[in-house]
Amino acid sequence: MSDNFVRRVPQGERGRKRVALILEAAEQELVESGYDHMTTNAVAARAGISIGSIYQFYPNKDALVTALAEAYHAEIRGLYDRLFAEMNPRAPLPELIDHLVDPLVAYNVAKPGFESLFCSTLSPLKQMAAVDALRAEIIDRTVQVFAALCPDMDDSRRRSYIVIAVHAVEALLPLVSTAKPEERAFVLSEIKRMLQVYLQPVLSP
Amino acid sequence: MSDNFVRRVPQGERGRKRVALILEAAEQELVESGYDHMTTNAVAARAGISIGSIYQFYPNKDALVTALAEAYHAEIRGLYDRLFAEMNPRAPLPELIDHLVDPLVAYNVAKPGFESLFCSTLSPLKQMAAVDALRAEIIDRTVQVFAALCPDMDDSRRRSYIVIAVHAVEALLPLVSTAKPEERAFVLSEIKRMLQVYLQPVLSP
Amino acid sequence: MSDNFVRRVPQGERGRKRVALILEAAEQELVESGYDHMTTNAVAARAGISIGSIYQFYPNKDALVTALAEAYHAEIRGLYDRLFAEMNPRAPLPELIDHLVDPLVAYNVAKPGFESLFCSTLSPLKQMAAVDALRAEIIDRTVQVFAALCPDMDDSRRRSYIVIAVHAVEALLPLVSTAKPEERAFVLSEIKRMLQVYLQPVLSP
Amino acid sequence: MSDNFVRRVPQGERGRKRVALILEAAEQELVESGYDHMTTNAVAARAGISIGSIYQFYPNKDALVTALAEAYHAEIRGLYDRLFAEMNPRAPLPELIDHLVDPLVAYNVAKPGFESLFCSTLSPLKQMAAVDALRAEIIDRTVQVFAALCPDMDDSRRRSYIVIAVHAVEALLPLVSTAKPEERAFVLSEIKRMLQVYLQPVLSP
DNA sequence: TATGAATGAGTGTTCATTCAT
DNA sequence: TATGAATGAACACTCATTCAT
Repeated sequence: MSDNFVRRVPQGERGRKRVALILEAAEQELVESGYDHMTTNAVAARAGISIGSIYQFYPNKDALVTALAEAYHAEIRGLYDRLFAEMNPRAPLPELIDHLVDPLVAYNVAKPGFESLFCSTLSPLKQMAAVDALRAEIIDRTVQVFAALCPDMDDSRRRSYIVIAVHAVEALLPLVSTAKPEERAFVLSEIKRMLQVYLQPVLSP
Repeated sequence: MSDNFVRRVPQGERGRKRVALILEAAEQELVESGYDHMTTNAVAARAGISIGSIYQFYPNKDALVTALAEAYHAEIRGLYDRLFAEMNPRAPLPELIDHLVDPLVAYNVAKPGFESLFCSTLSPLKQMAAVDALRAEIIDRTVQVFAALCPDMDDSRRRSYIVIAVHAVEALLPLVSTAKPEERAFVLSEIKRMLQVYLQPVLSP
Repeated sequence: MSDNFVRRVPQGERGRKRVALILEAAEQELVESGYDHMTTNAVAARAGISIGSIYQFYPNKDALVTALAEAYHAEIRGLYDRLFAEMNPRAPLPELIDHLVDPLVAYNVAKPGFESLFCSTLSPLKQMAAVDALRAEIIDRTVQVFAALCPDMDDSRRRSYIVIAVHAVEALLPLVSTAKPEERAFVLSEIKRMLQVYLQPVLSP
Repeated sequence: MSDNFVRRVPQGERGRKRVALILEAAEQELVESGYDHMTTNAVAARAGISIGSIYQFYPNKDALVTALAEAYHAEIRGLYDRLFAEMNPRAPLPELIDHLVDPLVAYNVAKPGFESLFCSTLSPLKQMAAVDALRAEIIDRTVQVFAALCPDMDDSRRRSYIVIAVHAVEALLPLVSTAKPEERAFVLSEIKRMLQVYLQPVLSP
């Protein structure tokens, strides 16, 4: 994955802290300004470090945001790994959806940068491989879940349903995160219901 | 709507032509480059006019894109006006959805700038009032349709369902426009099915 | 030659003046700082214009300096054209050398930027095509002169002598321009004498 | 010579090795990139030491390159010392020139950094005292040789001839080092012939 | 003493916007 | 009114140099 996009993999405690600092600042700037309006100088200022330090770790702005995307990707992967360990693929659909959607929504609420990166079909991010990879991961994992559930279905057809479902979720995540706290549960349950009634007839036998 | 964001409402034939020329060029640039990467100079060049002329009609880049959004808004409004005239609100849900979604999808395919503007939760467009207004129009009109269908339901509850449905559609429009021609019909029918099964239980009594 | 290195060929009087202003400022900066230390901002400041204006005419620093080199090249070409019209190739060698060297030395004294660009085997200028072309022009023209003088000699051999002679002159031009006024004539005559005694035995039959 | 430009004269074996390592790396970087494009970090990397260590020995980039120039200077001095011991100043001019030029050419071919430093009238090197001193040494020594040969001549006049001759050689050294191997001998012999015919009439009685 | 992470002034360049013509 | 040359703040990025460890 990353590798040649990272200038130096920090070994020391100090370095790791710095990278975390940078990524955190980048995340906040990304949320506030978006990719194009986020400046590397602002990231540095926010992180309380010098601009040069950013370029010690990332060769350019793109690599910095890519690193952020990959960090999310890694965490999402972890999320799914845990999911797969615990989940019973023979569980009823609503339960499956709970298991798939809840962690994603929780992660999205916790990490607003994730939304800024992921929930967009537009702008330069559209061309960012790391964002595509992230979306692909989510789709692939979900496909796997449903592959266990209805093994008879045509692969590409199953994938089509999931692609549509994932895009819908992608668009609805911001609705959850921007909803007033008292409405959040309702919005979330509605998203799940939408998925459930959409997938029910085609996926279960 | 427009108001103080337009420097001068062109009265003459000539002026109206120029504005159309500018908006057309802006649309194309928006599609090719996105809001941030589209330059006002490129718009002028594409329109075959001078950069100064753009600023004769629009005080800044934002106002130019806002005007584009408002042009879409006006056309969408026309779309719905015609819809309301022809539509039978007592028709079965799938038919209603056809009537609501088909023109929107057709419009989106015909005007790629619409998608660039509308189908994005992100970046400066996020804060653009005109885009919000456009979305609000779509939501309001749809709410009206369903208000006729199930007048007993709580207003805000009905609106919640529609908001969710519209956001889902918003996210899925790009899937239609980027789909291979032979898949387009399938994607479209799936979107409609999703809406149908999502709205059926809550809207019809 | 130039063409795609020039962003816009100024048509108006005003534009031509501006380009001249820029090139003049660039020349002075080049003399004072050398290519690498000359900054485009300093050129703009010296020209009394904004940095943006430079980029209206030249797409980058390199193109600006290239334009300077090409301006010198064009003038040098003019120098040689006049030379060829007036010169008698059957004249004795010392006279030929006078005709060849005097204008070059005069030009170099008048345009210190020429020296900064031309009299260097080093640094990024080494790779600048325009400087190579300039040197090649001087060599080619000189070769032509001597081709008339001793037509029997092997072409490549004649060229070898001229290449050596031109490089020597190139190195000695700065000696002339930095010499104290009262020594200048002496240095110049010595350079010519060196050329004369070097070329005499090989070129004249 | 060195003096306040050197931060610390390394006493120990270890220190002397480090300095040699640094200078060697600096030389290679100088050849590959030129003074302006050579970075101190690249020198450190090439030397396999830390950037800090360079600044332990040299206060800045300039001092580092100056040290290199002085190293060349010292070796050139050694060259001339040996020369003087062996040379017969009453030898015929061509032989004298052989004795003077051959070692210089050999040295230049062996140490490409020498050329990068010495054979340039330009850029920051122009102002580098150490390069001037190096050139002065070569001129002084050559003057001494010819002082023995024609003791009657006016000192300053003799020096003038030598200055011109040395500058010519300076410019022609790169021609030797870049020449194709099969042409190298020819170029070298031509340089010597130029010197010979130039100096013959003025220096020998 | 050696290290190399950290610094930040300075570079080339872009582009929204202005205004003289 | 239309033009497009002119502006200059702002940006991504570099690299000589410092200094805490």
